[in-house]
Amino acid sequence: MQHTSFRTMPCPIARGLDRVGEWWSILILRDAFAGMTRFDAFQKSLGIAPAMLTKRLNALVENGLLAKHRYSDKPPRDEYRLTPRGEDFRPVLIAMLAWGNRHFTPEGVRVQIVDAATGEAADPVIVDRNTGRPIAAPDYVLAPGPAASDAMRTRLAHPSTLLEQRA
Amino acid sequence: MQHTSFRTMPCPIARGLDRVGEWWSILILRDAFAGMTRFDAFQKSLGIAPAMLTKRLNALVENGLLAKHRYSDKPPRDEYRLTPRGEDFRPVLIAMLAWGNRHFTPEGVRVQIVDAATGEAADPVIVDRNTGRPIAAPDYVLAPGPAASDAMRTRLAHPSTLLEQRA
DNA sequence: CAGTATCCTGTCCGATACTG
DNA sequence: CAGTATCGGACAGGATACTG
Repeated sequence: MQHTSFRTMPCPIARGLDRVGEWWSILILRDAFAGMTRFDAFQKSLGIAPAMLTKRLNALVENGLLAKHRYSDKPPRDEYRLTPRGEDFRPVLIAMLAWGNRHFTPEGVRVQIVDAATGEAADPVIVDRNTGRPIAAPDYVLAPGPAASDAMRTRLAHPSTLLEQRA
Repeated sequence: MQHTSFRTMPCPIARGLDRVGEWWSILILRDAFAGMTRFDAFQKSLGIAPAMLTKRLNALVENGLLAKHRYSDKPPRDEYRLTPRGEDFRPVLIAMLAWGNRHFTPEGVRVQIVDAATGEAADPVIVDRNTGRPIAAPDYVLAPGPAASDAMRTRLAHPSTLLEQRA
């Protein structure tokens, strides 16, 4: 196998990664958020080989991030639209964009998020909806959830002695 | 080439992806955030082949997300610690975790972020630091930044007609 | 416009064995 | 404990050509 499947791992990050971990997937989603729906538009935008685009698009559909919508019957034509699950991926993209802008744009910011009303550049921060406080160490920590296994509990309790991730 | 290099693309998401896009990189960072620093701990936690771990670790070091710190001279021993740039990746991880928990944990939440003070589960949202409002469509949109090329400007102005991503 | 069909290469990754 | 050394397989991805 090329890489071990992350689908069955207990970690939600690993499970998510399993759906969008290929190089192109996230870039396709980015374009989808920018309003693209057509095969041709994706293909030209990304400079990706058509066969590979078909594969990635189908994977995204199978994983429930995109859905095909027929917009013409003769000839049969489908477009790819974000599903609610795909839409819900937006925060990840925003966080990635902000991180990329902070660290990898020496020539200055080329793409940013702006307040649609004012045109002002947004400064994305991740906060706890309950308290409004930024989720940063050491105020917030990882902890076992309701469905955590015992192994996961002890692992999160003693991160430095982690031994069996797969347990 | 296996995949086109994203390093020189104008998009900050692509540039970031170029640094953390391999399957294992993000999982290594996750463990680093959980407090891991040692080769052996990563290796056992991830079940990754040692040679591959070396590669991924070195790549993260080269890209400035991790730094080696010598903690023993005889024998020479290094540990891997998050740099500021690596620390700054945390919001992306949190967003991924939240998304994964919302969509791929049918058995219930196993890992979550909690308020360290109260133990209460956090509900991560991405907001604009300036206004405090959640960054969601259609309130916030992508827009060209100060250093945007003309091509990028027209592209963001007419997303549906995107033609030359690489311009 | 929206793909399918082929062929090919690079490398990600696993498995295993070995070292200071 | 922290890696290095090899081997081999699977597949992501590129390039190109072709179709309704």
